[in-house]
Amino acid sequence: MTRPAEHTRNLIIKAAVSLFAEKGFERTSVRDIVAKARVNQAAINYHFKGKDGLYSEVLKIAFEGLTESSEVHAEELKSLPREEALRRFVRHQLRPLLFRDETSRYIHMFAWESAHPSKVFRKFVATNTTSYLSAAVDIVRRFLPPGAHERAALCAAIGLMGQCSVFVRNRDLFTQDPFRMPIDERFVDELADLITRVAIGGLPHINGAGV
Amino acid sequence: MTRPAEHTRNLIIKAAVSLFAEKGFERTSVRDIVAKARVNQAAINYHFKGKDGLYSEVLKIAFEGLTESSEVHAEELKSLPREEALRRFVRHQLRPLLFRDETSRYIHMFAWESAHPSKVFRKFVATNTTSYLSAAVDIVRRFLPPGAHERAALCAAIGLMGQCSVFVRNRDLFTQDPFRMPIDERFVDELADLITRVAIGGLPHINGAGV
DNA sequence: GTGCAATTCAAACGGCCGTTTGAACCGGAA
DNA sequence: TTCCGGTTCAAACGGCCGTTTGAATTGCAC
Repeated sequence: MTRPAEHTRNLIIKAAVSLFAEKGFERTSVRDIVAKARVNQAAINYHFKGKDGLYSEVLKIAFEGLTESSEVHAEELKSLPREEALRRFVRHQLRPLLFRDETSRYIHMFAWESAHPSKVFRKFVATNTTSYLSAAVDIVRRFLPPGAHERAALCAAIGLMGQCSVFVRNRDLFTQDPFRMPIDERFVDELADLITRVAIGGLPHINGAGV
Repeated sequence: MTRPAEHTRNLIIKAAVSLFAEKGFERTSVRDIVAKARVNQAAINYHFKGKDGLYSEVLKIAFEGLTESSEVHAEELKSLPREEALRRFVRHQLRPLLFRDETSRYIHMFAWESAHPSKVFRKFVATNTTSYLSAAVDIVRRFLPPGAHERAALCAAIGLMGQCSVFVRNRDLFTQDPFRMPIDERFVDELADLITRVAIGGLPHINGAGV
């Protein structure tokens, strides 16, 4: 693979990450992507074997980018007090509310997937043994009573992620009329505090017998 | 408006509710609807002035059907102990996991909207002063400390709805391979119990100063 | 410079989408 | 029976979608 080819690949991936994060996979067209990347229409099929192939590649990059992120590195979180670990994790999930950097885009993409997983994403999680939910499950479990079922930890983790992603996905909606939330740094801090406090106060009371 | 015309209208609405609940608004085509309703392609535009008009009508029906529902009538919930009211509300939001009746379809439709609100829905909530979140806010507020900000109640309610809707939307996904949750009556009872316990234990610890 | 493979490009393809068209059909009033 | 507004119908429209095509261009080995 020569240099100019990689250049085009990178242009496409960069534009795709931006658009997939902003609108989700289904609502992003290949024409949107090639226009933003300033490349030819056929380039996506040539380099990635189609829109699905591109998204698969982007998901891989996003997953690696997030798991290798220093901010919520799994090992680092384990060494922290569980309350602090949870707070950092929630704050990290809410990051796209404030910043538009690459990490935020990756999180935003997964927030779309948590709303309605695409076929490509489902195949992706089926392939990768390490679920993108693992970090949430690990943190949640530290708050559950000893006898809690593994499935209870999974459900609680899904609920925790769901609470964060609904704000990330609908950010613009919540700034508008019926809600009028001023989404600035102070607000996000307090929102993260709210979600964290509910989890800290509530998770220990889960009845571990079933679920 | 004559009889046969109303007959066609009702066929369309019934089919539309079923499909909008199953797949959401965007992923449901007018060809899907007219095929299920066994009416002509142009009938939707004739009777409802287009797909958006039909959805607007369906949203109105769903909203009225839910607010008038005896199971979570706002007044009834207020007369119950707050823990019992919350448990019933959560159980109600999870109803589509078990039953495929009309009420479940309405809830499922709003679960799709909570993932990514359509233009029609945003106009709908802007018009109706009584938000579909009101019930959740009312219940959540009973658990918050006295000084809690109104916006904190709204955020907590959004989080509560988000936890329920993520399971409703992705029901089929969670039954499959990486998760393998057996979604039967017992599971839903325990899931509702989990969500309820977390809320009961956590909501009182929200810091009301901000958010 | 020549040859060849990799890459880019404009154009078109087939398919699904929501909507429109204009004729056909229907039932009840005149 | 004639007429006419309300309703149904098959067909087509224009638009966006992901993908394919085949020729033109590029960059490197020889």
